[in-house]
Amino acid sequence: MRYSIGDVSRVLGMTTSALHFYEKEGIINTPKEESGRRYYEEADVTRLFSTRKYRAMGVPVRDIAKQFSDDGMSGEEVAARMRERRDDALRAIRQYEGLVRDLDDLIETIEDGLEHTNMVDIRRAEDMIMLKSSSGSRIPLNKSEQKVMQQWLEAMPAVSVAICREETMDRAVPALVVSAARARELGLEADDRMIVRIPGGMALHAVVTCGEEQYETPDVIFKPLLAFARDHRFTQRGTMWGRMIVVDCRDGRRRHYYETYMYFK
Amino acid sequence: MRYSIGDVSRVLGMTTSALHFYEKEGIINTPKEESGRRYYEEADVTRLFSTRKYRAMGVPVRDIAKQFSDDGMSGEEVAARMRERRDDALRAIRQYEGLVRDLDDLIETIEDGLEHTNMVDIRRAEDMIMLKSSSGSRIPLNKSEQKVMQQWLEAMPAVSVAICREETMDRAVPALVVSAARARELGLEADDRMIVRIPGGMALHAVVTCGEEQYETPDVIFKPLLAFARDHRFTQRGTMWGRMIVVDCRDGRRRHYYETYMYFK
DNA sequence: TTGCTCCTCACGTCACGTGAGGTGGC
DNA sequence: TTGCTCCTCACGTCACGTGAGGTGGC
Repeated sequence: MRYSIGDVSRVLGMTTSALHFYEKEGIINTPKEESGRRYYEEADVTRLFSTRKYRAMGVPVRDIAKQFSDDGMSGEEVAARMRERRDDALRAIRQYEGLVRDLDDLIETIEDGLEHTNMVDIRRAEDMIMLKSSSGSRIPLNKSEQKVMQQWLEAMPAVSVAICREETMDRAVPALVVSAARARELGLEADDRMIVRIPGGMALHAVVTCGEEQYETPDVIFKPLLAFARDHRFTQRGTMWGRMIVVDCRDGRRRHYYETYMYFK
Repeated sequence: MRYSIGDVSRVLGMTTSALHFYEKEGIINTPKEESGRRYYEEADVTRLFSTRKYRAMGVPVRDIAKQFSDDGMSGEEVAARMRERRDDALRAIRQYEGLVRDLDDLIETIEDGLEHTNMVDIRRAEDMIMLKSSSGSRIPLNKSEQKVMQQWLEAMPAVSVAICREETMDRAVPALVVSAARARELGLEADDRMIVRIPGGMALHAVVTCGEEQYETPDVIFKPLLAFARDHRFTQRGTMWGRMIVVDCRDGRRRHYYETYMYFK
């Protein structure tokens, strides 16, 4: 049996140019008729089916071509390749599972926060870890600090852009936050000078909004918590912090939403 | 604070040209100094950190630029986008989980098969479903059959390239196989004329090898089972079938490995 | 003064899909 | 004879990375 490129492409669910491409890459080598038309035989079709199988596993076309070439791979080598693909797939699953958990957390915080902006409540916070540069700026100028921060950014969205103010400091500084549990899973570490550990506990909590003024005076995000604390006689304990959860960009005015926490005595 | 492109790129873990690209795409709009050099401010850095977060969720750069533009997205819209990403991630997890199971099955079959080629044993087979074209060829010429076969091929590697010979037929024909359980999960269906259901049960089983002759005489893959059946007085029952598990392409001689099954009375 | 950083193109990647413009087969 | 299929380029996609070749700042 000889099949036209149209029939083969329809069965494979690809355009004819995909088959041209496979030919160019050496997956198949279809002799053309005098008319210039290609006809595919059983062996070609089987090869194309196998190609689809390995593509579904994520093997690059060039590797498939090599595998099927006259100096191709042994059965054992193919099995080894499959095991690698299996391990890649497992890694991808773990990656996506982390992403789903991080997104669930973020989405819940955002939806709750959009509805209850500027309302202070009291809730239990998790153990957190913050990363800040020794220079107190978003971008460290020291190369080893840059490297650590890069690793933290790779763990987004588990890691959030944050602002923190330690009890002993008179000014808030930019930072990154991540829950201590997630940091452990992700293997996030750093020098003790860059890190602030914030043990969980009961805390004043609010989602607040601010504009561009946060860059000049990052303390602005703590205003509602501080006002509430003053009115109701709460005294700050430990590090006060907030993480950016979303930015609203409608109508050209940028509203940044921060989820903020203040522990009290 | 103003940061150089080098510092920013090191913290982000990207090259400077990635930042040029983001600028071109409208993510940031960095005014250049008279010297022609870019300097990034806190707001730019925060925007770039957020960009990294949305990229980690799989949002395309162009969409991030739109989201952050002056006529950008509201907080609710961003939350809705995140929910979509979450659902995409869940779908990806299910996809990869299926792939891992299919690969585990394949790898085990291949490793066992490579070691015990041509040795007949008796084992319990699962319920299977085979798909064959009404014309008895690899590629149906009927368009609706082509569409069904395309859907099956999309389910690779759960679906395997196969050869089957029904009890009532005098010749083996090309087909595709999938376990009945997997077919249900994947939603694989077809017309009854295209499908052969093979209930599981005790069967003669062997992994056999063959070369290009399989395309002329596909029955060749059943030889070892038939010889064993004759010698030991087993009588065929139902549909005999085999699935291609791997092809060994060393030294230009192509050896196809088929796992074959024959049910008996 | 010397590296070092930065600048602007241009091209490559990966696996195809989408035309354009033309010819031959059923 | 008329569509229909097929042919061969060429270009687009997506998110950058990698030079080349040159200039200005510390």
